[in-house]
Amino acid sequence: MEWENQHGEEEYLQYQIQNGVCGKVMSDEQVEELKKQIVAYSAISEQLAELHKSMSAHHDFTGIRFGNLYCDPISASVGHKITARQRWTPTPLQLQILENIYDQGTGTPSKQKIKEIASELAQHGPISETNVYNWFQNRRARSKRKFQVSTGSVNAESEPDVSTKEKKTKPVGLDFIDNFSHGVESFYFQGTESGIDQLIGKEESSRGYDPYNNLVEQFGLLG
Amino acid sequence: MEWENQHGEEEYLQYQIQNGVCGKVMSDEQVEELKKQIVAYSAISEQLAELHKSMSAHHDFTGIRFGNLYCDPISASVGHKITARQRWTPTPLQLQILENIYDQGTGTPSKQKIKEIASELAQHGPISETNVYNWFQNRRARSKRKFQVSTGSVNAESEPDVSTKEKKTKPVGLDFIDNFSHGVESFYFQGTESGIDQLIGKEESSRGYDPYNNLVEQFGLLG
DNA sequence: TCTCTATGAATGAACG
DNA sequence: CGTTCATTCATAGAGA
Repeated sequence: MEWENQHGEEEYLQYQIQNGVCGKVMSDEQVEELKKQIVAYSAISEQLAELHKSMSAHHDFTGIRFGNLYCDPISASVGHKITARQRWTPTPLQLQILENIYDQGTGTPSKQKIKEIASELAQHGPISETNVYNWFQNRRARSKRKFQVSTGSVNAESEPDVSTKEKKTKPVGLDFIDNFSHGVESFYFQGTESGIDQLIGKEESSRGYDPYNNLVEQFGLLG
Repeated sequence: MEWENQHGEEEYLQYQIQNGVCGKVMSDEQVEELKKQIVAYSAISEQLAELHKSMSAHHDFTGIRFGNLYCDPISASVGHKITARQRWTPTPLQLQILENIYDQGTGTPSKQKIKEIASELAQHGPISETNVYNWFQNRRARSKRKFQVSTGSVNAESEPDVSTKEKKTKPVGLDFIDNFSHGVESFYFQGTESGIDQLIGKEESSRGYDPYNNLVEQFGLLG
């Protein structure tokens, strides 16, 4: 559904300042649309989770999966990535785990911690301790740089200055979400990735409590 | 998926009337949560899609019951991807200014400088500090590259600029990688950034998209 | 439309 | 640690 196309980005969300409070405004229509999409997503994810579950029951599919993705990247991944890769690239799962750990607020992972993390992530793909270390360094650094918006988001035009998000979101983003992510607060989209494992309740290390599980549960995905 | 139920729609979104406009206002907090939820699904679906793909590769599993559970929902909804991501494009004037500044030789514009530049350029069109920052980064990098190429070896393909690469490619490898790549080339799965379309082998989407940056796109997948 | 190219942006790694 | 570099991904725009 050409959601944005129909409504037009600019109409979709607007900043609304009132009594010093800034929020996003959505029309009923828009809200409705949003809800529909979320529900759709939820439903699908649920089904997929089901699928995964039943599969895992038969095999340890994860192994195959990664074996496939890893050893046979040509068929499994983007397809033009046959060439040697120079730098580490976290798999979604790895990323998710990293983010979870990061969000747990346990500052800088100690050397020991990094070792642990690395070995755990190794189950989901190639990785080294250095990679983990760097990741945390970068994550923190870039997370910090999120504040530099000097009330500059005044520019009118059709392109609202969405402010400087450190990562993922593009400043001139046109899409709904970009606008959603209010100028000041940048949101890291990767930071909130949830994984199949969580959904399915698979064994996972960085579990216990984490904000994302909550979200997932809110969706009722896990049932 | 009982998003509304869990939170209560009215609690989540509230009507706000102002200047005769009626809409629903979300607090930053709410928005943040919404985003997380969306992202969660996005990521989940992506991963599941990967799963599915590799599964398909090993048709051992294709027989189970996901022909219904899995394939249907995705393939059915995949067709609705919304492509909306847009990126900043400097206006001729902005470009001109940027080039001038760049030519003044002042290496890296400090953060302060960037702010100034940004606000100046903002007079000529939408722009953010990040845009400025990126521009300089790219400008420098590409300028350098060009220089290298023009002065480099005649043929650059067989073993392109070892000098440059040598130091860049160091720590990727690890036991894991070495085991797999046999030390030859550490080529490994990199497609983690792919979106569902790519993972599943969707090919009809008009253009590429930004799977991990554009929530809406992924979100829209299921719309 | 499809392809190709220039370039904005993301990010792992390195540097001071 | 904060910055900067190098490399890659994705896209807007030009050309066929």
